[in-house]
Amino acid sequence: MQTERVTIYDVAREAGVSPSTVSRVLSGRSNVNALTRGRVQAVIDKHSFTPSSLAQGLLQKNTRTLGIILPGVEHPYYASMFTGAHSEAQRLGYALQLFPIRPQETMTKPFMELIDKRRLDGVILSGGVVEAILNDGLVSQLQQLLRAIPAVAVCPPIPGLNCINIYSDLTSSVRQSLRHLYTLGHRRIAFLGGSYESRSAGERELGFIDEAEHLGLPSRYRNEAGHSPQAGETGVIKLLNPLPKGEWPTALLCINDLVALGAMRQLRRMQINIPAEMAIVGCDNQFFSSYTCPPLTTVDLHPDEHGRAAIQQLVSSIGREHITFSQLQPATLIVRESCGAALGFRKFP
Amino acid sequence: MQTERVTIYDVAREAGVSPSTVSRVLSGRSNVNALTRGRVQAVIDKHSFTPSSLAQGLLQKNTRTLGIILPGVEHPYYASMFTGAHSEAQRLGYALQLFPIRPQETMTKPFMELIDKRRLDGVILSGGVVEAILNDGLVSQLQQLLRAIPAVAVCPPIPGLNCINIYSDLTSSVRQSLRHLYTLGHRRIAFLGGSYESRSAGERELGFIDEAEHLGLPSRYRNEAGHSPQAGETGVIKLLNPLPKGEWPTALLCINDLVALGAMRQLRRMQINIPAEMAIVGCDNQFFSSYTCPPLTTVDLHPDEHGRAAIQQLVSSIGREHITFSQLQPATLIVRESCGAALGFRKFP
DNA sequence: CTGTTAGCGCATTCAG
DNA sequence: CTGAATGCGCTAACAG
Repeated sequence: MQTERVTIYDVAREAGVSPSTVSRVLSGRSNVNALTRGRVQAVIDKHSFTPSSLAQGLLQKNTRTLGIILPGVEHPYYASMFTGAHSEAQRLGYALQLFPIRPQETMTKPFMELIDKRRLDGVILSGGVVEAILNDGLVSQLQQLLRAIPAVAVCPPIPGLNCINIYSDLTSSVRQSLRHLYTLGHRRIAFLGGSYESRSAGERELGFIDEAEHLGLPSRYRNEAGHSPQAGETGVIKLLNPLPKGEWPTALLCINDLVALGAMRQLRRMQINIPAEMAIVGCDNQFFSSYTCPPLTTVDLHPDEHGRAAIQQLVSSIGREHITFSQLQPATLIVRESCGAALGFRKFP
Repeated sequence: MQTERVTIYDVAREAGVSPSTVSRVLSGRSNVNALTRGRVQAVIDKHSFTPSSLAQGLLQKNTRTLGIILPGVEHPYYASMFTGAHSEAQRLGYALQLFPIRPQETMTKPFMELIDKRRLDGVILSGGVVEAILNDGLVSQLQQLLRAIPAVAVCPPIPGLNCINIYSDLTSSVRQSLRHLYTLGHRRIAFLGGSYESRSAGERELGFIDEAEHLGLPSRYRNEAGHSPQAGETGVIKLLNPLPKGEWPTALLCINDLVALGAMRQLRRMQINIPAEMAIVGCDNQFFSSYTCPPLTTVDLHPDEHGRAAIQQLVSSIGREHITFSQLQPATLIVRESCGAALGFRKFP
């Protein structure tokens, strides 16, 4: 099968010109006699001929294909980022190839080989890979890869890894959430979710501690439960159970909407009213978060913008010399009902 | 930048052999003297040399890259399908390239060009493209593409488009949901969501009507509201408002979990208790559906399996002559709390 | 077992 | 303005 492809030679012969002329017509970069061009174009159209990007790439040493290394697209956060990156890449005439990698995988090597083999023009790194680096000391290996191929990391800068970094202002995200709760009268606020291995989680938690102390609040209410709804459920239990009811936090700052979802379910089980008895704020503004009961106050990190920005930086760094800088992306607090903003300032015991 | 790539010639020279010997070592398909092999392998490892897939592809007329045309990966259903397809493709040594296309887009042509240009080895079609076909009469155009490239469509067979079809047994899905509700005593059941333009929606709706009549139930409670949570909200209003309360349906069969989510929110606003006063069943078993209040009874269509199966069929059809058949994938009802199964059979007025 | 030759499809010199 | 020649990196024939 695979019907024989029409080549530039076939077109040339049929149009009675040389292959180079056809090439010129295709690229439009050189002058061609109008009549000749018309004849050639007609043949091109007739067969709807498209030059093989393989042959082109072989010659021009590029593939017009970019890679993006992610934990996958099932998590809506990464799906958004991928979508943003993909549409921007497409707009700039590049294809985008996904390389999913699970956090526990140490398989950086095979991926690097693949990237090398497929001769990608550039790579975006985010999530799992970047987390994995710290665990496995692969920094130097990756740094080596970066010498051969332009890369943009969508994460905070990593010591020893010099590349362009684009990342959310997670500190600001936490700060905004915390202040929002503070303004509503909350003085015992807990941080729920994350894990010690996770860089991004760590940054949020640090931001939480920092800002809590800044506001004169206790920062001891914390539980690194994980990142899933289940983590939210167990986290609430672990957080509240050891405490006498009078010392319970009055608000939960969840590391993401998934954790918030689980936390809300557990609170419902425990007959604790949201937001009257417990305020909740999530993070990520996932599509379902406006449909929880009550609708969840959260923070939009704009992952699609990150993807877009990363591609832009990546593409503009192709063919140029290696540079390295950081770009901090803003986060937006989205107030809905889970914190009781409508109730205004309240005094908690 | 882009440090000069090591080529097979460089390796050959350094190892003191000919390029073809290096090639043989690389492919392992031919016998090479153990000593020579060792020497060559050492040089390969030293530079961690990987042959360019571009040059390989040019010669062998394949790219070991597959394409998948989808509405995008932000919808969890397609994210799952993509993930399943991707991991299976990877397992079989193929890369998978996503071509997102929005439903309203008539841009089949540019995509076909791209697919042609990039010389993909095969393509999977699903969602938007397939819907678009019916609207735009692009069947013949696509059919032509199929002559040049193997394809698998993840959707019910389309008249005039001969290819392998893999699709959910939506009729069975609706039937299972309906029977479940029937068994619980519901006799006035509404179908909520979908749209006239959508093939898959149509199939479900037809299945609903068919099975309702089969059970001796009225099939007139229907509202083609769309596929989003908002659609669920407005759909409920449009469905219930015109009816006197005594004639209200007692159960809502939603076209997907998103619509169910919206419907639940609207029912909550209307102070209608789920499941006591109104049962709800969704479809897709999205991750959030076990976290709604109450947890949503739904149907798992196993989109990841569809993706996997599609890739398998696609790969095994590469290089073989064009065949066309259909493969129906089973659907699984997942009973949770939104239909009141725990309440057992009840008699509704 | 190994080396030589040729060509995949194209764009880019360099001549004319 | 156009054509002929060359080579991108690799593998498959064909010799040796």
